[in-house]
Amino acid sequence: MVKENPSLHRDETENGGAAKPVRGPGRRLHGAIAHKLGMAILSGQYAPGDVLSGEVAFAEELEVSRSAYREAIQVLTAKGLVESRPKAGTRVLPRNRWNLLDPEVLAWAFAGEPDIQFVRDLFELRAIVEPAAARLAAQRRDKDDLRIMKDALAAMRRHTLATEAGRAADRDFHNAILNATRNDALLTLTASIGAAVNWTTQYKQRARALPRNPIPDHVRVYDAIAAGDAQTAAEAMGVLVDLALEDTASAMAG
Amino acid sequence: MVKENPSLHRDETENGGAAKPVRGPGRRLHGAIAHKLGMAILSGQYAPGDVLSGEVAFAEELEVSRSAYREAIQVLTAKGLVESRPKAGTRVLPRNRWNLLDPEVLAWAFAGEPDIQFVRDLFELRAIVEPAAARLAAQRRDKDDLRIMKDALAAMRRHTLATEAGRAADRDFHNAILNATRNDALLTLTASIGAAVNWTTQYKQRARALPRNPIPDHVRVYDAIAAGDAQTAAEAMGVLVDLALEDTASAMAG
DNA sequence: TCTGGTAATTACTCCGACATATTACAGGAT
DNA sequence: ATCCTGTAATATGTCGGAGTAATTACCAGA
Repeated sequence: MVKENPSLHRDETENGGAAKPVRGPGRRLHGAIAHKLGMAILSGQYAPGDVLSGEVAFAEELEVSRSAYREAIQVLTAKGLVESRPKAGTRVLPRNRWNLLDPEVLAWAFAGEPDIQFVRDLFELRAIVEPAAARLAAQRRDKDDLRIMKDALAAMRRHTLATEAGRAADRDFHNAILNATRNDALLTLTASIGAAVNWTTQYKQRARALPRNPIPDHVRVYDAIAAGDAQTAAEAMGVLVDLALEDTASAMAG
Repeated sequence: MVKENPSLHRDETENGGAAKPVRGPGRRLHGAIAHKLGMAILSGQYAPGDVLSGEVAFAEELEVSRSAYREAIQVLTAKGLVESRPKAGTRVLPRNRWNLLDPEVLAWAFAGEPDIQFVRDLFELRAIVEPAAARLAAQRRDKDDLRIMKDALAAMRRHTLATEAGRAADRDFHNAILNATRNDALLTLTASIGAAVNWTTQYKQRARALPRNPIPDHVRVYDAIAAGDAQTAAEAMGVLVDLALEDTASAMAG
């Protein structure tokens, strides 16, 4: 049987159409399938308890080999989204089994229309963790950390948050703070959430003007960390998170 | 070529030896391989940048099919531990790419001799998150939440933490608090960390006596949450985390 | 000697068929 | 009505080969 459906394959040996048939999220075939299924699950298209038809049936439906399908399922299983047992099929697990903090799961959750409640949960978590991180950073930062933060701040000023370079500088700034905490667990957590959330706001942030100039608020955080003032650093970071929340809320509402 | 080495296979059709050849962590073959490799990476046996020989060579070395090996690699890839590219082989990624908060990764990290620094990081994170969770729980709990907490508390009293039933009640208590926050992200995070950490202490906690009776401290948390006193709840929970830290520290030192 | 392009090697990627084992389900026995 | 057991369905494990992509080494030209 010769495959004619080019839906997911990358064999574009002579097609004059689009240059990149799938390629989007996962460069690999099984990655693309995992992405597709992951988004379907996160978007509620498959509810917990639902079964993803049979392995063979599904693989045929997607026009891919069972190997590719199985490897995709392994990825989803590793993230706690599904579980497959002989005879029973592959079932979507209850939501409390999902690794909601996995970067890819987060990305899938935010790919479509993200659940408002979930976004709220995420920001609540950020509001807890990031000020505490700023507090630790104020206590543990060294000269190098401060230099990196300062450079990032300067880059933010130059490019503004309307440009990609500016947003990259923003990420660098926050990352530098996280690094200064000397806590890998904290860094992993915040990096995951931050990446997903910022990516959304950036994506949805069309021509909308920012609510207010964010630079002074960032400077306040930097000054407190540089001064070693843990309490002030935490409070200033709290302001930043609130600002991001407002920003995201208005972006999602608009 | 007939496979003779029973190292990882479950074909025990007539061997009078051990009843369970691998079976330990992952019931599936690829799960067992992933567990094995995951532990090897987390324990530092493979350092970031190291390459896991070739796919075929490795699969032969483990006496498993390439499919099983590949599926195991997919799991590790999904958790950000490795990355494999054509010609280059499968390399261990730098530590900051790992999903350190993934339940399985956490389990692997704690399976061998856990890194002291990492344990410290995790407790620092707990010390940040759990009091905040208690604060939210005090504000949002309803009658059902309180009833479940009360029941768990009673069970803890009955069985004491020396028994498995008592520890299960302890987990139920903390889970009830997390549930009362109505925040899925928070719940996922704390469940992952708590499971890994508690599992270790339980495992290492041979005949050692507990430093002090933990029940009153738990009661204080419950009372504050029941009264809706957010501030007191947070402080009482802080005490609990400190207690757990001491407990773990002495267990790891001894 | 240095730079650039080209070819070959190497390893991953995907495939489909076969063998196996576990499980759900139904029908019969107690 | 409950328990047990046999059977069928289905996922898992295995295999080897064809295809593809990237790194490396080599060679030609400047």
